[in-house]
Amino acid sequence: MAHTPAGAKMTELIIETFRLNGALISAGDQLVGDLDLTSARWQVLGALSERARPVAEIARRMGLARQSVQRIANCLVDDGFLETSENPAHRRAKLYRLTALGEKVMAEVGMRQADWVNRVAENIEVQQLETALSLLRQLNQRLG
Amino acid sequence: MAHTPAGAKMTELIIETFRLNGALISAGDQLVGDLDLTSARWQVLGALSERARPVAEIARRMGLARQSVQRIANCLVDDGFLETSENPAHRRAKLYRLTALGEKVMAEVGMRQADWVNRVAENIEVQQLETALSLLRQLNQRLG
DNA sequence: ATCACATTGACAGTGTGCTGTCAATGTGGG
DNA sequence: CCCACATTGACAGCACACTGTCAATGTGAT
Repeated sequence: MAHTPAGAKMTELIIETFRLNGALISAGDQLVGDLDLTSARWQVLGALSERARPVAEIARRMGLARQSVQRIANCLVDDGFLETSENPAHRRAKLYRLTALGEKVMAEVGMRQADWVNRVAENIEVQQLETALSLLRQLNQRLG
Repeated sequence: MAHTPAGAKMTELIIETFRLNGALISAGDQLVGDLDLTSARWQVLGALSERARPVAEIARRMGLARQSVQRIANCLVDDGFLETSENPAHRRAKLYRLTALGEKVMAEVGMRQADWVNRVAENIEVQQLETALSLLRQLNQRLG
């Protein structure tokens, strides 16, 4: 059993994805470290920037396990970035939303992220980004 | 400060990369779980399939911290997949190589991986894979 | 209305990554 | 030759993902 041409390229792509994931998490940690955030905390806050949601919904949205998000969310409440409110649709599944501090920090983070990502994307063809994005989405569907 | 067109697409690509990384690790774990392996252990064994190397070299190759690989390698020795030999170039930096069991398991894993990845890559244009691969490599360089 | 089932939060435990520190071991400049 | 520096393995501790279990809480079918 050997690789097809597409299988061989796909294998290279997978290895490069592992590397990129590590590099991105590392970059994110550096970008927000001084705000008492990490890549993981930032992602949870980001999922709540539009509106309040229960933890399980965030987890589904991010493709993570419910309990992984739960622990981070509890931590973010302790640290004053999030607060909970009653969920009319489910007494146990409290809604999490940004506090004033959370809003303030996310505004700052948003500016830093835009600044950073614009620099990273500089001189890269939008067409090439779209091709790659479309492929990654297709792979996620195929593996999901 | 807002996103440039490329910056916006790049942000989407980053989120999709996080998802894909999770899905790939999960798929890898399922592929080799019954062999007492995980994605991480498999990757370390894979780095030793050509020839014996010291732990620190594997870490650099994989873009991971030295100590992360060290712990896994120690575990793989305990489990009989790896063995160490003296390194003529450095007394402390022992060389790690596959045992007979390690070779046997990696042969099986190689067949499973080829089978799996060929199926995943089926009906995907090699050209599209190459575009994405080239972009991911460029990003890794830019972030490294 | 009731009862089986799904969902949720809390808790406990594991695997994989990181960091920092220490002692032992190369390496190279003086 | 010797000493400063880099590299390495062991150890300890932390962050983030996973899983499984339990009790509490919706949901839907009968």
